[in-house]
Amino acid sequence: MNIYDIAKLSGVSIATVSRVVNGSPRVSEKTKQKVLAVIEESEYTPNVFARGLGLNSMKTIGILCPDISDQYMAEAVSHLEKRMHQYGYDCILGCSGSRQAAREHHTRLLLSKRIDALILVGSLFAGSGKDQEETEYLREAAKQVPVFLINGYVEGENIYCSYGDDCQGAYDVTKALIRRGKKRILFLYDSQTYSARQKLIGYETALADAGCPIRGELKFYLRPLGSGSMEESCFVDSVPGTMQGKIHYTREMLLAHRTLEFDSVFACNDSLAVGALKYALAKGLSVPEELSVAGYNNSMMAVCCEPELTSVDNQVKQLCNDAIDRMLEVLDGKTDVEQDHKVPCRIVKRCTTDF
Amino acid sequence: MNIYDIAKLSGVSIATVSRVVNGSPRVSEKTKQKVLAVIEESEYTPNVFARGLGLNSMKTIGILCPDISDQYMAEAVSHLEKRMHQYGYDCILGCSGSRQAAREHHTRLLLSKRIDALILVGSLFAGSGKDQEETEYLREAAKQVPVFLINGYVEGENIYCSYGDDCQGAYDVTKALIRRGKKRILFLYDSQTYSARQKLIGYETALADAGCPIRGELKFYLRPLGSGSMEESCFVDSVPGTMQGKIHYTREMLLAHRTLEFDSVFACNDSLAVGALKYALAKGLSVPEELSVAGYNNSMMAVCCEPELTSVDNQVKQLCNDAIDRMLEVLDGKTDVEQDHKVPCRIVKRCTTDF
DNA sequence: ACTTTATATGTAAGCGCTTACAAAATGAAG
DNA sequence: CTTCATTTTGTAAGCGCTTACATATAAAGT
Repeated sequence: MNIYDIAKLSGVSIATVSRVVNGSPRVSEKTKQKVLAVIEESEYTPNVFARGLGLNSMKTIGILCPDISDQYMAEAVSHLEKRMHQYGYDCILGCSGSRQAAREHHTRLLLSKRIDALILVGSLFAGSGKDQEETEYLREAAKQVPVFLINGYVEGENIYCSYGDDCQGAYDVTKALIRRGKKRILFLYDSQTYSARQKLIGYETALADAGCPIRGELKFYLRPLGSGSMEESCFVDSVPGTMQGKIHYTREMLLAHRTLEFDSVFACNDSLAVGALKYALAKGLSVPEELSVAGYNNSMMAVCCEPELTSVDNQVKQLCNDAIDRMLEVLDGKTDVEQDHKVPCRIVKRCTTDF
Repeated sequence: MNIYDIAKLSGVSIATVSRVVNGSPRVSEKTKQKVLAVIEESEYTPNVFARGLGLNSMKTIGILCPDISDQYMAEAVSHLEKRMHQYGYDCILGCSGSRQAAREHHTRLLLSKRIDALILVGSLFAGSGKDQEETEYLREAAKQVPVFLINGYVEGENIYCSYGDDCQGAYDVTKALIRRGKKRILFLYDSQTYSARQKLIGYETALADAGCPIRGELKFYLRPLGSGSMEESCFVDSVPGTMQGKIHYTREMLLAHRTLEFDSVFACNDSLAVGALKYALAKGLSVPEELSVAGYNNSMMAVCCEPELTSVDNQVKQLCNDAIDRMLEVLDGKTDVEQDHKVPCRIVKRCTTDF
């Protein structure tokens, strides 16, 4: 069933059918009803390709994220998909892993499908001098379609960012810990993303503001497990895989550093925090009395563990909503849309801290 | 930049360019290199629409799942996407929620984009007499593209299923519990899916085989929270939302039924199991001695909680791989592809059981 | 050198749709 | 009953690509 069949059946030209389908006002009510009836009856659906050829839009957006099996990103993608669907858009998903090359490749592929916009989820960009080249391809992509970052930050024409104020989140937690008399707060991190750097800044600022010394040995870096080889992990079958690994690895590393002293932990994500909790259990430390722990992202892990984890909520849903609102404006041809949007994070107090 | 430009720049016809792009063998090595060089230099990407018009394929598959923020499905989708990407396919994601109407709508939309195949993740189909109509639309969809179910089961032309043997998984766990002297095993479930029914069968068979009585009061149903209104949950902001709810709700319900006696729990998913763990904690029951608990899906929750949860691994990755292998065969035009594939589940022993 | 056969390239006809433009129908005004 | 303005419909030219078929070129056999 194509437009010609419909035209023939309803005794009009294909142009008229096309007008009806696209809701053009230049059709008489009578013919419109006639054509509509035929369409209904014959279950005709316009061919996207042909349509796309003409309009060059497919009402589809691309979503790119390093790993959809990560809770945080799943939450974001889930939300994005639902909302966009309400506006009649479909989403093509690309999980690029953390490798830059893979990400570029994915981006190119998505663009080749003529998506109307591109959303990147997750704090993609590592620190260090490589920032430059890592973001360059994004600017390139932004020449073709508007690009939206959820919890990432890149400046550029046609690039729009929504991100949680992780600096403030980390600041608040650190300050609260200090106020409860904690002297040695361990900063636990496993990546060098923009977001992680912001957290470090918040942490250090809080210490400085309180007149506490900033100790290098308390910045504890945990090499991300299996990172970079994420693409090959397809055939590995230990299911909670990386997550399980992260938690246990964190515990082991903390146990291994016997001389390191700390009375509290600020972890850049909940897996690390749960790892710290497991460490406390192994050492027989009471939580939160002997060791306070705070995580980040307020993921479901926070309510699974025991005691339940205090965590910072970075408000993904709001970030997504912001991005979408602005995307609709941009796709609508509106100019001077705000490019930069920061939303405050808030602490969700549970049982691993005494504030 | 279109195919004409490339043709002009490399001094050949568009047909030759097309052949190069599509890897046809009927091009001499020399011209191929020449064209490839031009393509590389000019960053040409074929227009999907035009291509689709000719081939009527977009090298894209549709993935439909009730909720991507659910760990199990996220794992599946993540894996599917990675693998399909290796074969040059992109994935359009649809999260339909659990409402039948929404699912149908999504399916229709995906089909209108001329996907090459449709994958449904998750045990979609509820029990009861509604099965019939609920699966009918799938058979309808299967007339247009091959349909693959991951952990779901529907018979029909052009429908291919891969599912874990949840009956056997439940049987094994139940048997192991019985063997450790457990007399009253609580069967905890929160949905009526095909998979849940299989688990119940496994549970009852194990009891029967061991000569234990099957007690109706030990089949404990927990109304799924917020189900059906999943679409509206977009604007709700309590982040671990449903998950947090599930866990606490389970604990509360168990606490509320003070007269119900049981010495062990078999939960149909890990959230319920963690809820049972929280219940044990609230009651001061030692785990696994006074209360043994086993979950299902071996999700990351299993390693977050304390003590760590024994859970059944339903082998999602393998299910996905099976589905994909068969999909590639089907798309390749192969006939008599196996439609039905069941893979055994295995117990991952941790600390909440003493077997 | 002259067929015969295999290989490489080009030509042109769609694929199903949109839309500018032309043509026809309708209606109002003279 | 014209005439002109207005509304409705049709015609046809693409959109960028694939591919059957025709043609040209090269390789091999005699």
